[in-house]
Amino acid sequence: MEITRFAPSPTGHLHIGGARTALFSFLFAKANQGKFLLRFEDTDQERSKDEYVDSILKSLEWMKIKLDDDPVYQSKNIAKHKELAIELYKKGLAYACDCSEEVLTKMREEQIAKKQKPKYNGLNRDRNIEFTDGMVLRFKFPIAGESNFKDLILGDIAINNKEFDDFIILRSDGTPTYNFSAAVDDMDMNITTVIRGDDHITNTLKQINVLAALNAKIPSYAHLPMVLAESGKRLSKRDGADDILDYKKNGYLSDALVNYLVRLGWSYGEEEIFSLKKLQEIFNLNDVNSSPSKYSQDLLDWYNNKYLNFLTSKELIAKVKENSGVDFNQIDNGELAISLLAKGANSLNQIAEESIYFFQEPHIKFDSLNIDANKKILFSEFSKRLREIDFEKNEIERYIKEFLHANDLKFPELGKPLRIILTGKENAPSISELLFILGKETSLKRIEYTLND
RNA sequence: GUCCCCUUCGUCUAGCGGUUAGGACACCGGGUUUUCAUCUCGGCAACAGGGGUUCGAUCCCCCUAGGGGACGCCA
Repeated sequence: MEITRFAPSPTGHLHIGGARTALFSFLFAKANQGKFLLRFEDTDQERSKDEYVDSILKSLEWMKIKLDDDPVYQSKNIAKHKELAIELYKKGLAYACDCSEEVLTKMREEQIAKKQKPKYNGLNRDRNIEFTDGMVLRFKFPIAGESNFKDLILGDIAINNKEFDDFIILRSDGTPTYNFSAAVDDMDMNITTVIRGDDHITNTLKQINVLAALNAKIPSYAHLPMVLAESGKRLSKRDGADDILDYKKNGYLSDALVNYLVRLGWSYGEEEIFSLKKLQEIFNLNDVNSSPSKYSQDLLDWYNNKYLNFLTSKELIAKVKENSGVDFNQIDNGELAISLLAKGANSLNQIAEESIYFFQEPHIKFDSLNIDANKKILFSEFSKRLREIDFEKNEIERYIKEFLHANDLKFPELGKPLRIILTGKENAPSISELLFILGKETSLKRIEYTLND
């Protein structure tokens, strides 16, 4: 059975890149009837925060990415990892090193000055120093040959072993380092396929060697090309690396975000719309593109608009209320009103913002309309007879046409100012729809307010 | 600097040796809506460059260029 995992370090919120990694990992597991697990790599005591653990958990939950088991907290395995590191040392697969930070820094500076790749030079590799507290343990990385693996997305990847150094697996404070812990935990969790960003490629080669030293089964690996910011640069706080929960707050639908995210790198013929359910059936790593992609706000907005309009009016009302507190149930014809606004909206918030005139009197003064004062008579004539008609959509429309004709008016002459009177805006649904939704009483009240000004 | 990955319209992508190089977003026009949006019809727009291999290269190989990434007692 396939077992995948998402292994974020809780040193920040979940952002677009991480969310996509989690999604692909989840979908791959589900499409193979496997399990999806979560592991918090929280061994950096300084930077790991409970608050981020919470927000990552909430983000995944919002995206409907379900875990098949409780999350694993790597910090709880520290003692075990240390034990294993020492075991490697006892077997001669790791060695003790007492190089001070100064020595290391100097070594690195000299290498950089000589335009070489900075790495530990193996000074203590064969000295058989006895390991005591305060020393680090380094992994004896194979010197000859190359390390390689077959990436599920990128294909064969091989790097000459001389590119690597004997990296530290146990710090001088006795805690294990990332490349050791991650490998051990993947082994312990029986991970079959590791799916992560391609910035981990060199880590993968390191971890494969650790796993080999541990006599463990090597999982399959799939490295996802990065998601770049719209600028083409790395995703940063400034562009794109927002907290996923901000998308929720800003009125995005998780289904839309998921659909957008999955299309960042993955495709399925010429289809663009996928439900999470469908994705769990058809997702395949073979269909993942090997080149990096850029975040596009436009595309995300397009998806959100689509998904907004997949919802029924009742669902929309509930979502808008939950999101911004605006309750379309409080107005007459709320369902009609919200479905009209949703057509052009990119987010729940936009619907709420756009809707104020359904909830508040716009209080438009006649002078602000910038039209001839003698038009007042026309508008009062219009409202006088509006009072008498049957307030039903076809009837309203019929009446407007008739009125225009009788007064030899073009629509904009009436429509433009009227729309402002009714909504305070130049752009809004059609006049007849507005009148209908607002109802006779409110419509007349607004017109009269302006005329009596 | 060394090593690794990547390169099809502006963007997301299809393509898997022979295609008028397809779709979507964005953009630009027409129609509908006598507003905006929606809807609808149409348009613009790409194989980074150079060498091979081949009867034939977007597709396979090499080089160059460009972009991204990795080189911590962070993860």
